[in-house]
Amino acid sequence: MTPHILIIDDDPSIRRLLAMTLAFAGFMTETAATGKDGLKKGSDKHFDLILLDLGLPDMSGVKFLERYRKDEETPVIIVSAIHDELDKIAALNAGADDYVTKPFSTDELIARIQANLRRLLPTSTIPSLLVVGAITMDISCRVVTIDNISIKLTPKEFKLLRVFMENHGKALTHSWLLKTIWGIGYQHETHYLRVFINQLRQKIEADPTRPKRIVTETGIGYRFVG
Amino acid sequence: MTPHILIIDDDPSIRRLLAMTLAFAGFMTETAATGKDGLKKGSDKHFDLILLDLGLPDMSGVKFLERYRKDEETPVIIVSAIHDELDKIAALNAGADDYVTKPFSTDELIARIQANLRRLLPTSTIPSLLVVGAITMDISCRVVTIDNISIKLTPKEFKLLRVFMENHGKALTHSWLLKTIWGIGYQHETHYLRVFINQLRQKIEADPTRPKRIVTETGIGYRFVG
DNA sequence: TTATATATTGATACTTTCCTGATATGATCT
DNA sequence: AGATCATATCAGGAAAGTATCAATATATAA
Repeated sequence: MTPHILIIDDDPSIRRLLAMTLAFAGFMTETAATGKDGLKKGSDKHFDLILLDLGLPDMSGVKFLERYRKDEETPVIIVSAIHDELDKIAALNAGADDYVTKPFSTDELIARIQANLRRLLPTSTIPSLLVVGAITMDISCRVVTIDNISIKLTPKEFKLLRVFMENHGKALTHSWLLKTIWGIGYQHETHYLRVFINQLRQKIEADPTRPKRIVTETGIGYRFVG
Repeated sequence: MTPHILIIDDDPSIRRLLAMTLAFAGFMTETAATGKDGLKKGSDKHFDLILLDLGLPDMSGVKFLERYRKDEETPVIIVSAIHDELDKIAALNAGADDYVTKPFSTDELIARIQANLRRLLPTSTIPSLLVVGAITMDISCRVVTIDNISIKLTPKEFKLLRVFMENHGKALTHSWLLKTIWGIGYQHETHYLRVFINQLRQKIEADPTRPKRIVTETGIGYRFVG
């Protein structure tokens, strides 16, 4: 079953380029030139993923996400120009799943799309057993293993790793992580995060100085990869 | 005997949808539009399971669970929208048993409900002889042996060890242990637990100052390992 | 009833986890 | 390249959580 992707971009040439690239990669695509049009198309019919350009003439990315996410949980990948840095972070905080920065290679775009499509498949259930790569987390037993060797985590470390595993492959912003683990009001305590990320890396990375599992997205946050 | 399910959701159309779906799947249902109403209906009559929508107008999911769990241990499944991430985690921490994220397939919802109902079924199948490692407990004779040497336990100690043995390998939270052994309303008397854990350790650990069987999970509770 | 076992409190020492600040390293932009 | 900002790391201390002993209260049995 071919995934359906909605492309929202006001620039006709980019729209065409994206549509062709994705069609060539085996996706079905549809396009919209404005946020309003995108919302309409998105509500008429189900898409498996949305590519959203920031800097639409009629609507900010955050506005779009707020309206759209009212009733859908389709992954949204932000396509941003380099100077949209701020908007990009706002959009990620508002629930966007990932981003690519213009100019991007088509390979990278397709890889991101596939990663985000995959993430949606198995879940929406609470597997009492989370598995990402060699790491296993049994939530009800509170046991974490790496290559079948169990490791000891403090409560905060456990919470952090759990959130990472439930959202692996996705770029998570500082403020979202802080809000999720420490609670509302801690969005700006990025230092907490740094310390705990460091502690987690000591425990789950083969070489903590060269992290392969929790990778940092400078200026954005972190991403857990499998 | 058909299971009775209480649906708490403020959106009338979702309420109707859920009620019909579940009725069709063979459950008896009742609905409530507010947290307050849900608490009332839940205390008037016994339900086998509760479907709780986050984002009720009058009460947070955590508030509901705190109040409800004072006197009931009916399983609660959270129904959450994707942007309720924070509330969802808070609700799970507050004792919810599971969650489904909107939009969900009805098949999945029913599967989750059945899984959670099953968990609660009769304990008639529990064997009367528990064996974990070198420790043996004959429940009907009330005899506990370590390496075939019988030891003497007080009633509370026996109950505690029994619960540990029935759930060995799993981290058990303070509040769950207190609720299970002392009863509802004792969730916060962690001191009781400490005293009895200490006493049990004196009796079953080779070196009570360096416990190998009942290990403490700081900030969480205890785990019995085999 | 008294004697005995068990359960609940209380007081205090101890351990772990978390937070915080200082400093080092690394990334990004002209 | 140097300047600036972001991230990593370490270690000391605050806060939270835990162990343990002992005293009192309550229940149970002879």
